[in-house]
Amino acid sequence: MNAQLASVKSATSIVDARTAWMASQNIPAPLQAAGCVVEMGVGREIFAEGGDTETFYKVISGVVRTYRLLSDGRRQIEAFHTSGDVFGFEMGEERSLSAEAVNDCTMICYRRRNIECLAQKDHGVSQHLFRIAMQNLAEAQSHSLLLSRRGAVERVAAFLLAWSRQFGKARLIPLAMTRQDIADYLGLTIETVSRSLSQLERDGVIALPGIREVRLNDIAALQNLAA
Amino acid sequence: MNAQLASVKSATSIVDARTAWMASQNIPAPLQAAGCVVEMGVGREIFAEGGDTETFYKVISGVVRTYRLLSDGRRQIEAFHTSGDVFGFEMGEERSLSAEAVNDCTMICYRRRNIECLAQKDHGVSQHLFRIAMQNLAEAQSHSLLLSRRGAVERVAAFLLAWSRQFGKARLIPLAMTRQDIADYLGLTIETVSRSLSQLERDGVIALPGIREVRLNDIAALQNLAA
DNA sequence: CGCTTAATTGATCAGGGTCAATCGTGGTGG
DNA sequence: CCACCACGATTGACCCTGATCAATTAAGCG
Repeated sequence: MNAQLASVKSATSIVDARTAWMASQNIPAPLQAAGCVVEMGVGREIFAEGGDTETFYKVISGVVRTYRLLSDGRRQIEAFHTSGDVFGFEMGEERSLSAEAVNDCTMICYRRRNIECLAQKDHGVSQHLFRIAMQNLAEAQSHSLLLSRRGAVERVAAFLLAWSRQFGKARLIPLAMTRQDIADYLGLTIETVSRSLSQLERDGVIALPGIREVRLNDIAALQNLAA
Repeated sequence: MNAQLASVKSATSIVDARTAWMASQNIPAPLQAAGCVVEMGVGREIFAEGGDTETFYKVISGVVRTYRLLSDGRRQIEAFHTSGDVFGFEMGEERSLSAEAVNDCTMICYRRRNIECLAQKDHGVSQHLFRIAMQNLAEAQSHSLLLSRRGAVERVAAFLLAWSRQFGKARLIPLAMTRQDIADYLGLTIETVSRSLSQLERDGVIALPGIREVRLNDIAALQNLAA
């Protein structure tokens, strides 16, 4: 499994891009130097449940899924992380989640010790970390809310709306993940997700021009469902 | 609703108790002086969704529920907070959750501004806040996990185990909350919670000596269900 | 052009929601 | 002290949504 290693680039072009990107994200200067750029191909494992918590990551491009494997074989996807999201930061010694690249993606890998050390000296850094934690908390709570929604169609509608937010006002939304991913995120089966999407299409609320594309025709109707 | 005000005590006995309690919880000295003791009777509203985020709380005794009211009238309980838990700390200006006392409880109320100001100067305080955030995050994630469990009996079993943890090795567990609370926490109906408990009792896994008491007879079986 | 994997669709079944009746417990007042 | 009431909890009957099993279609890819 680790035979296929992630590529770690240090070419100047990449480093420049990183610095520019970081500056645009209001990242404290000390943090900008602390990380290391990593690229991962589709499906690559970034870390696994039970592993050590030495590192954590920030997504630059692409999508990452964090998940648990349950004893009955099911997979519960905790979150999809996209550009700007931080994931894999935990207090304990052991990871409670695994992480994989949903598609090709670029991340910055930080060493936890280094950052904690930085945070000791620099208030900007510790504030930044705190914001990250609170952001992840808010996300986890809204995920709980998703899972507590009764209807399958409602869950799918809520998911589509949430996912579409990162594309601003665009109506034609690319889906980075498979139906199975969506199902595992929503606590449904792949068939039910498919049926819900089909029904939304029949009702004219969305269109499915491509297998990994959704067009949001009636956002009000979606919001009404997601309520 | 606010006609029944929470009592705010400043008697020396209470203050002494507070200080002793805080010392036992490894709370940084600057934080110990910053809060104010509040007591709330059963069902009292502590804060409401949409309100301002000026304050947050730490539970000393009793149980608090944080929840959202959904558009369809349902109530989603996000968490039950018990002794030592911090709740109501949010980044945004508006609260995304409401909070109520499940039973009579005592809390410390902090002013967010004061604490953020303290955190600027004192690393211990900001570290403490960070830990709190990460702890709440872990809790929210384990709640997502609970909600993604398929069977009703499995959810109830997982809930009982999680709830029992705060009582150490004790087998006779008091339930502070009603069946409705449990149902709203697990995303089930009151009837299904009741049926699940009855079934667990029939199977000899638990006993229900009182309406608000559970005896855990076969913890291994529970763990097996919760898996 | 097959081969493989993902997605859709259909048919059937079971778990949990819903509605309704009953039970139990605790509190109040006669 | 007991009768009564109110509220929470339990139990039963029925139905509906989503899981399951199975077949078909569509989409990459060598």
